[in-house]
Amino acid sequence: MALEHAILVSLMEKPGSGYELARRFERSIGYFWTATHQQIYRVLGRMEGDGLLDVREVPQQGRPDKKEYSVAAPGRAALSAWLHQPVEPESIRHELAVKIRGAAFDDPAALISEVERHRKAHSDRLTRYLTGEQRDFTGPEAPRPLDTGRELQHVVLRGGIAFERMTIAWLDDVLDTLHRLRAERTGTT
Amino acid sequence: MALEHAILVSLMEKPGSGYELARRFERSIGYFWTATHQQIYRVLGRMEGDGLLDVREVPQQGRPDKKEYSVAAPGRAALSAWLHQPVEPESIRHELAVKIRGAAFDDPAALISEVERHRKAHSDRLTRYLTGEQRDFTGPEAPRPLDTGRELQHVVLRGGIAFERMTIAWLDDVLDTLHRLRAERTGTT
DNA sequence: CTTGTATATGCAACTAATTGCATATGAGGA
DNA sequence: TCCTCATATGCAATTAGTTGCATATACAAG
Repeated sequence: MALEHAILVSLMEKPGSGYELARRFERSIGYFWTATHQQIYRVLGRMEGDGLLDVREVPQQGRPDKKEYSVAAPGRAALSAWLHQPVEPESIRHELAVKIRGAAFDDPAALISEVERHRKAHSDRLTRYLTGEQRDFTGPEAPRPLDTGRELQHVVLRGGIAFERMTIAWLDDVLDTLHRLRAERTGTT
Repeated sequence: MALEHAILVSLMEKPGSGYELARRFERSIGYFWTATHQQIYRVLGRMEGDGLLDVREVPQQGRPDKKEYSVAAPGRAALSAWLHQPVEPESIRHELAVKIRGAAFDDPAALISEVERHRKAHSDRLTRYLTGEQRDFTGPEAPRPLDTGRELQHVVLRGGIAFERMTIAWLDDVLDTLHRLRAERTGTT
């Protein structure tokens, strides 16, 4: 299961609670893997039971106590084993693309606002990524030589940025196409 | 469930058997949605039971008979309803990206061959897409005006092409980064 | 006449993920 | 006092998806 490995990587970078992990899955880890808090708590429980993780109860002031998880030795071994074994190049699943092809059997122009909504969501995400890159990887915060972890985090973030830029450009192509089809249709009826 | 909708779209474009659908999910529909034949047969059975699809036994020569599915009126209604309701902009799940960040806790250079393997898979897929585009959307095969279905299929294919090109460029960035980190490391130890 | 390949369909068991609740602490504001 | 928000954790039910296996037709190659 890939969620296990994503959790191992995140906890190797920094120990944290289920709640904190859930927030990371909305931010940096979320560039390439998503999970809800329910799923995270369940998997954390199983991983702890399997001895992959250590837990520590951490009392807090002004907020409920938390359980801080960190990677135990067997967890590090499991991560290493996974890193050395190949994974299949994955195909994407993109529901909006299914809709676009399906629009041929309905009113394609009705899809315009939906595509615009998606474009805005991706544009917002791009802005967030670029802000994060500016903050964490430029100027005095730029990774020093040999800071492998930071360099690898940066190249993954660049992947997220490239993905969002590509998606925005494609959605513009989709919008042009939908507008053109609408013009052709109204021009001939 | 999105697989249901992908099946509806595919069968609206052209009726077919479970086997044929499975092959389409390795090809054109596979640009944006994947499914195994087991899953497809199960969902086809359920959809038929729900009255969304019609079946027809088709005897064949030289090969086993097949069941040809086509979209029934309630299926067209279900597709239309789905098209008119918003879907959430999705986040990607990219296992290789998890590995790249995880490589910080192992030997990053060991990942080079894995990344190269992925690069080749994406490069092969790009070639297939471009060949298909050449075959189906240029010259005498170019969609005539008002051929909405073909135009929308093409814009989705362009999305697949853009995705593969972006991914290849990013994997080159990853490879550069891994080579640079290896050089830094050997240069200082 | 056996083996392999392509076509064709499916069940069973399991794992992963989503959806809908449910609960509790403590701060700040109406 | 009550309401909301952010923090914090979780169960139960359901749906979706994967993996392993099983079966059958028919042609072609050896």
